[in-house]
Amino acid sequence: MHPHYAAIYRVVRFVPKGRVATYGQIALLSGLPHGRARQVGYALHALRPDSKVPWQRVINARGEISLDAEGASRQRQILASEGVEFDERGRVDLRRYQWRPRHMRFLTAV
DNA sequence: GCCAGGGCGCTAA
DNA sequence: ATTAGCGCCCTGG
Repeated sequence: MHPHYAAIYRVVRFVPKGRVATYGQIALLSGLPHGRARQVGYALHALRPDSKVPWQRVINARGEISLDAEGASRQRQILASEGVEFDERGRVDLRRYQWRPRHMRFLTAV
């Protein structure tokens, strides 16, 4: 596996239930050069179905789910079951639900 | 709020 | 080997 992917997964695992993170945020926290947000999407897409990485907690910077209709409804259902609310336009209020880590524990957790 | 353009790495043609 | 889109984001208008 590409080392960047491992770094991405390590960070995503720390996003708690009931909160979300953005692709750009994960890229930044993962230490990718220049915050390559797009690569986070590829890393999550490459996850095995039985993975323990909470991929569903990563959404785009506008608070929207960035998947086709089928995948979006799956992701939304899981998030809703974790307590994340969506507005009538299908968006999450990031001011309310975005993960804001106080301590960067994932930096040492290998 | 919208749209366009640039940057980036991956993947399927 | 080349091209064309993308689970994106930033800046600028």
